[in-house]
Parts: sequence; structure tokens; C-alpha cells
Amino acid sequence: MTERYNAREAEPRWRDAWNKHDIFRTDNADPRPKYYVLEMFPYPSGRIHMGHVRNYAMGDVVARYKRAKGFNVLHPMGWDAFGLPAENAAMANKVHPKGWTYENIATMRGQLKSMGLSIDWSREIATCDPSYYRHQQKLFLDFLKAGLVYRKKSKVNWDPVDQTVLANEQVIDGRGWRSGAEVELRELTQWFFKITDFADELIDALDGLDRWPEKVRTMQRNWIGRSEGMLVRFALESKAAAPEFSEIEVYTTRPDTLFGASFIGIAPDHPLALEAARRDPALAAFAEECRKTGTSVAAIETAEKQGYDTGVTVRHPLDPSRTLPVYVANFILMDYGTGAIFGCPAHDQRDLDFARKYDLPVTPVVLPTGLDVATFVIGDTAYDGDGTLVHSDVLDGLAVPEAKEAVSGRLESQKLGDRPQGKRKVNVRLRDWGISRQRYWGCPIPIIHCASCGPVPVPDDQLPVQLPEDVTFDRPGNPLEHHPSWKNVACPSCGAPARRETDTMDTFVDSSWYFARFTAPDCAQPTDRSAVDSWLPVDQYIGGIEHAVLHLLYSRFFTRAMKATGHAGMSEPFAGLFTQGMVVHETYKTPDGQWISPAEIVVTENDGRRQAVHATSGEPIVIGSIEKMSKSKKNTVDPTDIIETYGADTARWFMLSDSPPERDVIWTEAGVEGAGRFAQRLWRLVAELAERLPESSAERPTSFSPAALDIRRASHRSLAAVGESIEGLRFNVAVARIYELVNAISSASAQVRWPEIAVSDPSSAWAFREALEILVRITAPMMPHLAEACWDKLGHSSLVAEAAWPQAEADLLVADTITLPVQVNGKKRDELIIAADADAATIEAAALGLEGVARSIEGKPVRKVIIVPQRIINVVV
RNA sequence: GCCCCCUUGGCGAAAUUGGUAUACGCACGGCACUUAAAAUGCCGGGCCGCAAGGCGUGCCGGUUCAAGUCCGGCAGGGGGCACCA
Repeated sequence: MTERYNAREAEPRWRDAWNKHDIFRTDNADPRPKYYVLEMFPYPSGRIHMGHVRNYAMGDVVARYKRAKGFNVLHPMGWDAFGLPAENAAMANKVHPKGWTYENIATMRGQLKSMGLSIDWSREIATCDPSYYRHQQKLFLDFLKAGLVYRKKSKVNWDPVDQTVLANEQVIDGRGWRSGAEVELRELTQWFFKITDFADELIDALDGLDRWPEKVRTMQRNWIGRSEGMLVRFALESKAAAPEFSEIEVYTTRPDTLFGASFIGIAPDHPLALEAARRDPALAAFAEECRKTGTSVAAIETAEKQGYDTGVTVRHPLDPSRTLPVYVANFILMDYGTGAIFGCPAHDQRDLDFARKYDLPVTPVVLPTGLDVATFVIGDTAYDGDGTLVHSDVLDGLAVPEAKEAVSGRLESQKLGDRPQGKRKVNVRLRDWGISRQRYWGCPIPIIHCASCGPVPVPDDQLPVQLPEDVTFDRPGNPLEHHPSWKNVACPSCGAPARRETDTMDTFVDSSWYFARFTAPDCAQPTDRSAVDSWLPVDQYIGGIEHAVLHLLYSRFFTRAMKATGHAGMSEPFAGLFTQGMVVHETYKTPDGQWISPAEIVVTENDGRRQAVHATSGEPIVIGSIEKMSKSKKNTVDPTDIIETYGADTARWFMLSDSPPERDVIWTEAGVEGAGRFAQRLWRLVAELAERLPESSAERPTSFSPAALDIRRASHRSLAAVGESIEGLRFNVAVARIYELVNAISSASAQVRWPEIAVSDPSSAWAFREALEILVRITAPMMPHLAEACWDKLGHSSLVAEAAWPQAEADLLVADTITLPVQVNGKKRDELIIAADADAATIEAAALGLEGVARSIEGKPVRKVIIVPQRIINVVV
């Protein structure tokens, strides 16, 4: 009787064996082809959660598989260690952010190690370490030199809870991405990265990222928001209200509808509006009112279109006999286009709403195909579809694209003053990335502000600008502002007393290049060009979808900026991206509505009805919906508890089984237990057969018995299928194929008379051993510790983690006789067992001779027989 | 409002990309082993029907010798963007 596999005792031993031989250390000089697999590094919040287990289990399968396939694999780990939670902890618990962070790192590193990940820990980095962020400061300064960083005063998103500025990407539905607080607009001077310089490239290169999910590419495309249109200048006609202006420039994507224009709309902050407001107190009051309207979703949806007639009029560029009034309107954004539009009410809903309110003309100029000009009228809904131009002078009869072209051409050749009146222009929605954060626990921006020299870069030899450790968190705001001495320094340029920049960088900067730093983590420069150029792009990046337009867009920008400043040679950081699903769990509530943890309750099932009670008090518990694991809903399961109870392999196996990796996986007790049972079953199968099999020294037989061939076909098919599944990141399918192989070996073994088989059919014995070796080898990426124990049991003195992936033998992947389903008129009626290489005529004759086929043909003439080789036969009558 | 994705047994899902629908697992039922339990092993199962057979991948229609897979429409669920001119 084989003893149960004791994961708790065995797993640490195998990890020691890996460590002793240092087998996961990666050498940059290794000549084998490279493979860089990376999972998004964790924020050191305290303890790892199941989402981490899933993420890192997937990455580890790929890393171990690629290693077995002969690649030089880079699989590093680090810590996204700056950020607000450390400061919040400092305030709440009177600890220092640094101490808090490093303690968390120590805990989480231990937890990750207990998972048995094949990580090169010698490359570990923490972004809060000066040895990392000094290079980030260097990059910042090089970007500044290259014109990719600038400083400007602008309206920014202010998070009143976190007391800091947020980038546009970090505002979700008008609320801070972390705090959930409604964001306010404030005017501040901020540092910006010129991500818009790369807007075209960032959008165009998405087409080449064919190993990224289409969904993420679409999201980035929409976020960058490119639109092709034109700038059109309108000459002022009646300009008493704004005498300093002679024209207004608008942006439009519909130059074709220019004849339908009935007003000009400008933003309340448009220079012309500001000028007019100086002369008109009522307009000033109106503009002020517009600014007060919130930017939240609710505010925007309920806000009515409002305008104020400035009294200014402009001349229509294509019809000099017409003038248009200029309105200040609350729905025009100053920071998109030129902050001015021409309103064409018939073909834009917003303009229509506005025109109806202020009684402006509504002239349809695009007629939907099939309708009559005489009867086509616009009611409450603008028409924004295609059609034929009407009421448009020379454009009449043209289709929309032709009309666009005609107007563009004409306005480009028509002069207003000495310049063309119109200009084609591609606009993007993307804004530059504001990175200044008014927080302590982040990378200091290496700038010194001097009264006479302005902002001066910190000289290279003074880097890093280190965070002072003696800071206090007893009042709100940025501790760096309150520090008694840190910010007072001499100007590096003139030596006069000056002041350090006290803002720190957005923590998304830290994660925008860590993947490059991993390639040479000890380099004295930010990157080692030969290392970064040979390792990047990351071959397979794995992480959550929540970073689709945050981290993943910033990193694409950063890589380009690094290329522009000579720190890297490529544009794209991640060649392959995989976004995994979440780990979700049932929620539970006490009768008085309090969330309660699954650890505190017992769930029973009777006749399909599940009931929950409190584990100690026995009071009934309400079973709620299935939600993402979160502390607030208390539906978390601690990975360490699971690893201690079942072992890391079982936790990993369960995370990889059943659910496709891109979908959410439901964590259930029953599921883990099932995974644990499989681990025991695999161990038992290998251990028992290993004892029955003769010594492994036997030579490969020159011929195989039919029984041996059956076993070999099963194992080689599984070998091929598991390899393909892992390559396609279809871990659930790989798991299913392994189950099949275990089932096949078990049932084959049950039909064998042990130990006579070794003598009566040595080729079968050999095939059994081969099958076990394949089984253990293909299971090793998922359950690495157990696989080592099995490998050992099979008599190996080496580690399976270092064993090569076997090559599946092609002739074992095809059978010599096959079973073909035979359909009559598309319905399956019989099966034909026939030689795999039989020719079509033989197959047809044999199929028509089948009893089930003859019965359903009922003597009717056969019209056609379709034979799909190796697949199916369809008889048409 | 615009864009995208998903829908297959009691449940998680698979289906060589147009070729035997439901592999594999979970849960369930039966049996064996056991004093008993646990553990383990074996057997079972889409639905209707005694059977022959019929019907079955959210719903309606189409293309095809053949549709879970392709096309058109609809419903339900999820996600992204959103006063972006």
C-alpha cells in the first residue's frame, strides 16, 4: 500500500533542491534562444491573494514549459512598492511607509516562494528602493532634455480624499480610481509627459500587436480617440463685442455639412469668450455658471444645453451672403479641438437640442437614401447617417465622403487673409500624462526651483534625490512640504538658495519600465543596451484587464520615450499579452446583514439545496451572490491557508483547471478538494506502477505489441496535446488532457497481469514506463513539487524541472485503423471501422455496405457520397 | 447614445476552427471494500419514448451534403467609452 503524498513535508524539500542547484537563475550570456515571461508585479499590500496565485501559476507554467523546450527563460519578480496605501498605513498605525512596505515585501516574498515559482530571485527589484528610482530620475531628466517632459499650469483632476492630482486615465466615472471620491477640478502647475507626441504611433502600432487581446487594443484605440477632420476659420463680421478678434477657428469632422451651419459655438473659456465677458457682465456670470457644473456622469447627463449670444457674428465661408451668430455654449470643451464648433443642428443631436432651445434654423443638408427632399424634415432626432447632399449649392447630389473631399479641397485653396481658410487635421482625445503627485511615498521629481534660473534639473552626480526618512504624517497634505530642511537647497546653476520640487511621480511611472530594468537589475545606467535589446519585448505578459488603458498604455509610451533617448532599441514592450480573469467566491451574510467570511461558516447540501450556518453558533447564514474576492465583502480565502492544508501544487492545479484562464474562476472548497484528490491519485498511480515495473535500464524494444502501441499512442497524444494547450495558454484543456492520460494508464494497468507482463510482453512494460515518464514530465509545469517526487520515484537522480520536454513521435499520433461516423443526409446512422489509409472507393463501398446505412437509405438512389478524409462520411440520397 | 464580448447538461466547461455535440472535472445516484466512517475502486446519466425513433448548443430565419462554429434579425447577461464636434 502506497503512503499518501505529504505535500506539506515534501514541497519545501523540493524547493530546497531547486535552490541548491540554483536552477532558475538566468544568465544574459546564455546562447540559447530567449523567452521572457512576465506577470504584472504586485503591489506589496500585505499578503498575496488568490488573484496573485492564479496570475503567477499561469506564468510559471509557461516559464517551466519554455525552459523544458530549451529556451533561456527570464522569469523575474519585483514589487510595485510606492503608493498611497503605505502613507495611509503610516497615518493609521504610526508606522513608517518604508518599514511597512518592506515588511509586506518580506511576507509576500515568503508566500510567493511557498508557491514553488520558477523565478530568478537574484533579479528582484522594489521600485521604492533608491537603487531603482535613481534610474527613473535619470530617465525623467533625459526625457526632459529630449522635450518629452514639460511643465504647465492647467486644470487637473484633484482627488480630495487622497489629496493629490490624478491623470485622466485614473478618473473612472468622475471618481478617483483608488479612493472612489468625486474628483474636483483645480488649477495647478504640473509636470507632464508628452504622450500625445506618440498618439499616432501608439494607435497605428496596435495593428501589429497580434498577440494582444482584441479587446485591449480596441480600448486603447478608443482611449486615444483619433478623429480625422479639419480646422476651418470663420471671419468675424459684427465684432463690437470682441474687437480684438478677427476670426474664429473651429474643428469639425463633418465639413460636408457646412451649408447646414446655423451658429458658431465656443467654450466658456475660449479666448474670445473671455474677451467678450470682460465687456459684458451678464456673459461673465453665464460663463461662471457653466464652470460650476460638475463633470460627473450624472451632472453631464442632466445638464441642459445652454448658451449665450455674444452678439458677434461670422461670415459663412462658402456662402458670403450668410452670417452666423456666435454663442458661448456650456457643452463645448475648451480642451478638445479648438474649443469652438460650427453648429449643424440637422445632423448633430447636441446642436439640434441647442438650436431648438434658441430657435435657430434647422436645415437638413444630408438626405437619407430613398427619401424625398420635399418631405424630409428633422424632428427631435438629428440624422447622422450617410446620404446625398441637398440645400448645399455646388455640393448637391454628392455623397457624404465626396462632399467632405470637395469642401476640404475648396477651403484649403480658398484664402482668408494670407492663409488657407481650412486645413485637414487629425485630432486625438488623448491628453498628455500629468505625473505630479502631492504625496510623500513616491519617486522624487529631480528638479530644483530657483527664483532666477527657474526649474533646474538636478545634476547627474547628485542623483538619486533620496526621500528623507524623518517625515511626519500628523497633518494632511504632502509631508515633503512640511519637512524642515529637505526642500531647501542651493540652485545647481547659480548657487542661490532654492527649493526642491516636492511633488513625486505618479506610481504608474514606476511600473512603466520595470520590465526593462529586470534585464539588467544591477546596471549602473537605467538599462544595459545589450541586455534590454536582447530580452525585450516581453514574449508573454500576463495580468489583469484593469490595466488596459493605464499601465499598458503608459508602458508603450515609456518604451518609445526610452528609445528616443537611447535607453532601449524597441518601441513595443510586450509582444504577447494575456489578460486573465478574476478569482471570485460566494458571499455570505449574517441575518443582520453583516458580511461574514467563508472560514467562519459551514455549508451543507441536501437534495441540491445548499444551506449555510455559522461554524460555532449554528445561526443561519444567507448565501449571497458570487463576487470578486475582496476584503470588504469578506469573501477572501488566504492562499497560505490553502497551501498549508493542501499544498502549493493543489492550489496551482485548481487555479488552472476547469475555467478558461481569461474567464473568472469560482473558488470552491469542493474544487480544491478535487484537485487535492487528483494529486494523490497521480502519486498513487506512479508509485504503485514504479514498484511493479522492472528496472528502467531496459532497452527500447525493436517492436511493440498491440497493447504496448495503445499505451504509447495515448501517452504521445497527451504529450502533443498538452504542449499545444500550454502554447495557446489553454491551461484548462491541458489539465483535461492530463486527466485523460491518467485514466488511460490506470485502465490499461488494470487489465495487465503484474508482474508477469515484464516477461510475457516486455514491450508493454517499457511502454508503461515511458507513459509514466511522459505523464510526470507534462504535469511538472503545473504541479512542480509533486512531479519531482514522482520523477524521483521513477528512479531519476536528476530534477524533472531540468528535464527536456520529450518529442512526440509523429507516427504514434495517427492510428492505423480509424472509426469514421457515417451520416445519411447529415444524420449519423452508423460507424465504419477501416484502415486509416484506405482509399475513397474502398471507404465508399464499405460505408454503403453498413447495415445502419442500408436501413436508412431504404433503397433510394444514392446521389452523392462525401468523404472527408480522417473525419466523416456523408451519404446523400 | 456609440463600440465590443458572452449565452452548450444540475454546475465549471470541451469540440482538431464547418465534419460523431457534451471530452475532462465538480456535484449527484448505485455498487464494492469496511464493524462503521473516511479514503479508494467500479458503474450510471442531455431530453421525450417500452422500443424503433424523434428532439436537442438562448430565440427566429438563412447558407451548406453537413452549423455550437458562417450570415441576417431578436432576446438576455457582461464590459468599455461617452457633451470629443
